[in-house]
Amino acid sequence: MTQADTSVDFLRGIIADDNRTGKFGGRVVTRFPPEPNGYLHIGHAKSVCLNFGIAEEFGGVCHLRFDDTNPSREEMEYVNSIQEDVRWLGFDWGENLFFASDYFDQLYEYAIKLIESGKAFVCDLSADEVRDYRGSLVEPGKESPYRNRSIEENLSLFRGMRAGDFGEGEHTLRAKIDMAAPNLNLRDPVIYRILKQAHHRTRDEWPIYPMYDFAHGQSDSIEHVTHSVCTLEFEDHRPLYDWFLDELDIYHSQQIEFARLNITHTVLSKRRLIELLNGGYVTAWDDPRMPTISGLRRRGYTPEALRNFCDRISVARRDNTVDIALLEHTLRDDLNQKSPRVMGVLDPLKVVIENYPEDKVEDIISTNNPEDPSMGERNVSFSRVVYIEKDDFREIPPPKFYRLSPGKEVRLKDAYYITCNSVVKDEITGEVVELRCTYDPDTFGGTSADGRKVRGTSHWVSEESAVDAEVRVYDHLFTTEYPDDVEDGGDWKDNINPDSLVVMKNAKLERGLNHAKPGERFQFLRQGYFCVDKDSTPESPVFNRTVPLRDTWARFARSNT
RNA sequence: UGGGGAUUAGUCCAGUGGUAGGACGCCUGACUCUGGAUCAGGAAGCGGAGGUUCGAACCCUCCAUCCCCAGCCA
Repeated sequence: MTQADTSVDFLRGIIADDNRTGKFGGRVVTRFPPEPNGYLHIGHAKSVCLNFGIAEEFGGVCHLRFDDTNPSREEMEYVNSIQEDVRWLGFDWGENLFFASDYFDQLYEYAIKLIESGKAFVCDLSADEVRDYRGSLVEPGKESPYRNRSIEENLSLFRGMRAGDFGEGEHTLRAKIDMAAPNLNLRDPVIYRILKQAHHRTRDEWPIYPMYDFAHGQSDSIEHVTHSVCTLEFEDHRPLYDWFLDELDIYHSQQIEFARLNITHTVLSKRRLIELLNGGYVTAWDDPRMPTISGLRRRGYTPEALRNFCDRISVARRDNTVDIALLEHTLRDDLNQKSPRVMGVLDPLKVVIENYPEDKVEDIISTNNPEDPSMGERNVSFSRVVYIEKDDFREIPPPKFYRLSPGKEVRLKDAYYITCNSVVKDEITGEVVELRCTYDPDTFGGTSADGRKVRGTSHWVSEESAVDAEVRVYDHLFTTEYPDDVEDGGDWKDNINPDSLVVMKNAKLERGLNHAKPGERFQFLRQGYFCVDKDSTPESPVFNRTVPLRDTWARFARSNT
């Protein structure tokens, strides 16, 4: 047993302790509380896996609750996509689908209660004035001149706000705490604001909306959430979270913070993802280069790979940036087990096998997955003209190059050995456009009776059976590990990888692949894992490269140039 | 300069008084009809200084560095 099997993260440690001490009577209720104002990304996946995972492990439940307290930026499109993504990741909230907006009436009552106990007041200060009165990091704030209104006046004003008697910005409801508190969140925070905007669920029923701080903890409380897990930046809000629950004297959930996920070569803030979208750097929320769940799904990621990744990175309280190589490792690890192997030539080079009969077509038997014999075998066609990868031929081979070059012999995977006799070049550019080769008929199946060593094995597709396809080769969205590493005056977008998408329009795939359905995944032998894009049709198939195979030759070649 | 957090290999995470461990990445080698996978081996770390102790990554003190907070966003 390894250490990883026995050690638990700090969160599970806390919960185990709570169960031991009976803090919550052994109950474990968590929640995943997205704001429906954007698509979920892999950072959210960490939270989803954490909350649902913990509930599962401790025999509890995890709620899905939309934190929809700001109608000006939330939409149904997002609540739908979020549910789809959580479900796709493999989690089930059962009956426990909630919305903070379900609690608007209750929240309003809580506010009245706070006013009645003299702990909240209606303030007439403008937004600018509130900011001035708040003070600064090093100076205490000043009390609002409206802070000492009578309970009756506060009540009547707040009811007026609720009735829609005032315009946006005319009043706010504020908690009465301490304008000198070193924690800025405690300097009489606004808890209700006037927003005359239709809400995606309550429509125009409410002209006022609670702020996050006045909605989140209370929603947890209403749902009897035991462990309210959130990211580190809410740490400063915990005293407020606790204050409301204490003042209101209602069920007290426990907020616990963890460090959000960062990954090299990408960005994970909603703001930046939207900027990528609006700037046309990507085409959609589900662009396969986006770190969104929908983007990763379209790219060909599996839910299992994502969940394994979340397990592997664990969770702690220190800022972290996980190497994207770990994500890709968990992906390959999963895909290696379940992807059928096929042959596809991305950048074709024509090969004419001069001693192979003109109209002969042979069936070649190929194994679907050496990792899993139960996946069986298939036939591919072989004939006189085949395509191999341009990369698999060099007129002047560098050291350690096992592939094809003039006079050299290589194996065409599962088929025959071929030897290159001559090359045909474009008269103008000098580019090699065709290889003239001969094959050894005694090497059918890819082995020779004399047992001679052939180091190189190429994948290939016969011209007669080839399926023409478009292959979209994706790479990291940013060239640098940390997109924020820029020259003075530079911008994170300066690091966007101009080659994050390279479209191969003339790919040749083995027969049958035009009938693969969107979402189907394959390993293109020697190249990587690919999946059928949603743009694909049998007439014009489109594949996405999910992730390349590890390529020690490429690494060697790179370090020797 | 206020408050709240954090600091263990390149990266992520364990270790909470008794020889510092795992994973990814990196480097070697073996094997191989995928330069894939697999297998074997290796390099690489407790931010610093004091103190307590037989013994400190862990306890105490001081220092340094990094992150978060001044939305009527979440």
